[in-house]
Amino acid sequence: MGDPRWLTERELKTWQGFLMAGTLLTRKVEQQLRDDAGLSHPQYEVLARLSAADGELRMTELAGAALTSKSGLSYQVAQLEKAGLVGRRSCPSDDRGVIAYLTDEGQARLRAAAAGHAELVRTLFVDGLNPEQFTALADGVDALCGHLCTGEPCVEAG
Amino acid sequence: MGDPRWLTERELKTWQGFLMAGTLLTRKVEQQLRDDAGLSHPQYEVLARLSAADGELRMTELAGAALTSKSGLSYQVAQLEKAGLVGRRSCPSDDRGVIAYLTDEGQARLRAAAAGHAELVRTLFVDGLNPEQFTALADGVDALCGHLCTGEPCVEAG
DNA sequence: TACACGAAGTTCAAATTCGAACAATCTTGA
DNA sequence: TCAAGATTGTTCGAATTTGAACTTCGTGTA
Repeated sequence: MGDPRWLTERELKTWQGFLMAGTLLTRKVEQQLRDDAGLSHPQYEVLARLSAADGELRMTELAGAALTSKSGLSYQVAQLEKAGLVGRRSCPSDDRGVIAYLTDEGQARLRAAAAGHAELVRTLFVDGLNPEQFTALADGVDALCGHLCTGEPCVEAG
Repeated sequence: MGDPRWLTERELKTWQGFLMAGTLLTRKVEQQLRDDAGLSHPQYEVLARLSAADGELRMTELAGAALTSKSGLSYQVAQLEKAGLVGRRSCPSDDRGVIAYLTDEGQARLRAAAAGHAELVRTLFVDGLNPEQFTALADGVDALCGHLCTGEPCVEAG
């Protein structure tokens, strides 16, 4: 190994700020979804991804799109199934596969939660930054995702 | 309530990218610290904050500076104490208080982990962005932290 | 067909997180 | 001095996450 490439003060500050912003944001989002709709953030994500995929998705696709491991997804889908928001059926083209689908109740719950969630994300994440700042953040995040997803099984391929 | 202020496609994409980048980054950092130094990321943060504060800090300050609740900090400090990396003593000026301090072994472990950690953060978070992109991200994160910390008990006051 | 290999989901134990409740202590104001 | 209220840190139970082991099934090859 060569000399360690230490972070400059500014790089460190940005890194810590990035982590802190993520922590604060997810904490508030979590709290609001819980209070407002009785959902955790991972659960909301599952419902939202299913909805975006016309109501159904295979478990693996759902896990890949989301922020959890396979076992974590099994757990969350089981919780959502208990709550009647999601159902499971086997995949016709692959007997190993399981398709999770949004129930009517799940759609209703998602609809009920979505406006408040969007409002909060806007308040926390978009407002308070002027357009140039938001653009700056968006560009940086884009570049970061591109960098991180290189050679990674990333969210989507299209 | 007025009309819901939905997120534009670009705002949503940026939000999801922000979350995803955070997830991927912390996952890789976690893994590297675990493999390289036998520390979780929260544990590394505790050691680093103590070191930055000349080796000791009260529990509440540590919890405020870090990313966990009070009870979470108690748990992690207990783990670090079992491992011999951190000690506890009571605060002379306040009998309720507990001061956590870095042991020699804790300092050594932190030193051993720091270079690899810095290297990884640089690789994942700094490299792969050109200077303009990094500046853009840094500015956005700064603005975001300023926005989130307004009226919040934030990391520091100085 | 039969076999080996990989992939899909689930289940399990262990670790971690959070909030609420608690005991101890400090602080303030009369 | 003393009581009321706030702070500090720990402990407890419940929920969640993760990786590993496991079962079931598809795929490719002889």
